[in-house]
Amino acid sequence: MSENRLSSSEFPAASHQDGDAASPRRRGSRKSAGGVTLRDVAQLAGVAPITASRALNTPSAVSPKVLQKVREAVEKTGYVPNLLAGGLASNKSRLVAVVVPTVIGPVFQEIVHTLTETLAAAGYQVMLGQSGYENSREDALLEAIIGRRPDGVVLTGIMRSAEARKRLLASGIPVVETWDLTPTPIDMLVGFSHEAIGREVARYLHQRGRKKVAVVGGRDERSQRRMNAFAQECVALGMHEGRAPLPMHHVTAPTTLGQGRQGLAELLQAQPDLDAIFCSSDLLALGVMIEAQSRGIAIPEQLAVVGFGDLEFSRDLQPRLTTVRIDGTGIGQRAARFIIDRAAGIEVAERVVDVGFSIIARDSA
Amino acid sequence: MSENRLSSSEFPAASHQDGDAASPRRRGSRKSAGGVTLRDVAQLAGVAPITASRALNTPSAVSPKVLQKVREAVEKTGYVPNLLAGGLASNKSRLVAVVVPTVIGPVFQEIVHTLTETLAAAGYQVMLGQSGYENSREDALLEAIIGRRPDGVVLTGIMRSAEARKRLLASGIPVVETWDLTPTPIDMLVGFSHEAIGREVARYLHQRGRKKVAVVGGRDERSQRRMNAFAQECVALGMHEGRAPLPMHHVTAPTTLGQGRQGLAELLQAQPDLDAIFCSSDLLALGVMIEAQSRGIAIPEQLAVVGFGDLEFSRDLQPRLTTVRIDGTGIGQRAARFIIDRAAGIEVAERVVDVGFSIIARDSA
DNA sequence: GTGAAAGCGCTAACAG
DNA sequence: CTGTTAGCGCTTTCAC
Repeated sequence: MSENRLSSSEFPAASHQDGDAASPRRRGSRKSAGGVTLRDVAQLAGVAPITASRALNTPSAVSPKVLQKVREAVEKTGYVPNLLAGGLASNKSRLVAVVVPTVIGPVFQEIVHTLTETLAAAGYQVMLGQSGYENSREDALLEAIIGRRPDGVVLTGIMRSAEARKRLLASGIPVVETWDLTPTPIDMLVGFSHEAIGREVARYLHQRGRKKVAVVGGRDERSQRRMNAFAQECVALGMHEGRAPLPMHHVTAPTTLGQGRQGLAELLQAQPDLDAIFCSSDLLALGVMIEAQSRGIAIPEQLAVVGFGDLEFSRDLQPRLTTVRIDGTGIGQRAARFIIDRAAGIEVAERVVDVGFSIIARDSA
Repeated sequence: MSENRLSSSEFPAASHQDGDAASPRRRGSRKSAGGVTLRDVAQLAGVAPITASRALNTPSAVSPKVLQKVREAVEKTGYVPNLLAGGLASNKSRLVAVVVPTVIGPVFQEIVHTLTETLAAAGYQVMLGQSGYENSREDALLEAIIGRRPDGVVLTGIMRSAEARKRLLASGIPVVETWDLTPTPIDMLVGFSHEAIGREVARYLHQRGRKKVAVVGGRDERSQRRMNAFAQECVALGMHEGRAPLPMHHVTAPTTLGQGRQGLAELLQAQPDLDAIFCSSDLLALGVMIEAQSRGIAIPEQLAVVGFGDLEFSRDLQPRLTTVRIDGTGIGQRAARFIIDRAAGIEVAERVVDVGFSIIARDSA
């Protein structure tokens, strides 16, 4: 059994003179990477490594004199702490894994951006992972994440497999799920109800007297849930005969403007007298608007259009797009706070937060 | 929190009994993080830790029998290697830092996406950093990056300060700069010439008989360089009298559709007879198109519009947008390859690659 | 093919 | 406030 303890005779006591023992290389052992280490800084400052460490991490715990000497040594040597080593020793990696289906497309940008910024300000780095819209790569991704021992994981609209969820939970890493209100959160949750959105949009259109509604939506699960709730509520409100299903055009995520154009074209073919369309993204909505325009269909007079996401451009379209706004920044900030607090040992009271949504009523509906 | 560490008594020593010396905890020293370690796996498999390590990292270097036993032990314990520890010992972090001005906005999505995917496939994780469009936060970001000892850094359109560049170079980390062809690359470079784009677009419009051109562009440096080269070439081609400066509307990055609308409005006020506009992003171009439309200006008949970026939606606009295409995927792949090769000890022959660009001629110009 | 020893660079724990 | 000691969990080196 390897007892890899170092006999003290190999370590000349650091306090008294040690002649050429200052050389960090003993015997013919290991090649050092060549960088400046804390040891070098400490030596230059004339203190023990741990003191130099304290000067850098808890300046208030050392004397001003030592603090200054260490800082000078850092300056002189260009020392940059090795966070890998620090993380290993302290069991805090200061790394947070952020997983999104994809960074392509505008949907998750706001969350990724906010997390990166907020966490960076608190001394954390973001490790980005893309899960894709299929579940196949989740396992490999999870392994890569857990292997880094992050101080937290933020999951956005993903991690379906029960196996993966169990593993994450077992790892003991704080997990924040976002972008949905799942019934059985792994750990913490910041999201909103896709069903509520579908219902609310149906009521919105109903109030405005629309009678012939249809949907263009992504095939991903969350989009489906919005769409189905929307359809159900439409039936409940008498906007649609329960017999035939509500006209729906399904597209593959991530959604595109082109899909929106095509969607309207196909829906119109089946049902030329549509007077309202709910799209599962603003990009789809823009496509619908452009297609309508090129066919001489007036928006909102003849056709009402509602999007989802409230992208930056939506307010500047002609007509301005009515859409559903999700506060991605707010979600990102709360998720970051959850993890930061947890790392600081603060137990969060509210582990599930519904950030809600709002329908931004503009001109298109 | 479940302390799911397996005490050695739960793992019968497979080789020979070694009393309580097998206990990894000596004295009242350090608390272990609670995870399964390689040591646990090795013990369960009845081999030395180093052998278990080899079974996982270089399976071909151990006997099939050992390989199987180790794999079973991994399975049974749910062991996930601690990459922090591995990185510290091997001096390879398998981490690549990717720095972009911001992930908000469509410009850098393709690069971030491709890098994340390509590097993940090769066993690397992406650490995301946002530098903003000002240079102020570069230092802190750099410190955070170098501290992780990444195996590579990909810089996209940033790192202006000479100080920061020097520090990166001194750190010895392979660096790939992208999105530009700087005269003095830090290390490796995959980019294109913003000046060449400006000139080429000017010629394109000249060939199509445009005479009164203007520009809507971001204030960031790269955009400026495109715009200035464009203006210069316009003068050279006689499209603009050298006396007055070319009409330019400057906007703050990241660019938006709204800025495009406003840009056209203001340019038109000063120069009502414009017949062509070069925008520094497709989003700006879309704004220009929408504004033109709402004013009854026909595109391309009365006004030609050229964008930059060839966003996914541009081909589906009405009229379809003529724009400049940059192969973000190609850039990402090359950048990833540079770093992977370098980590493998392969010296790359071509350290500077010009990926060029192409003008996608569609209907708007 | 396998293993013992010796750290990678840092911090927690416990003294003084 | 400062230092000593003992590792964090892994891999490199060198020996068998």
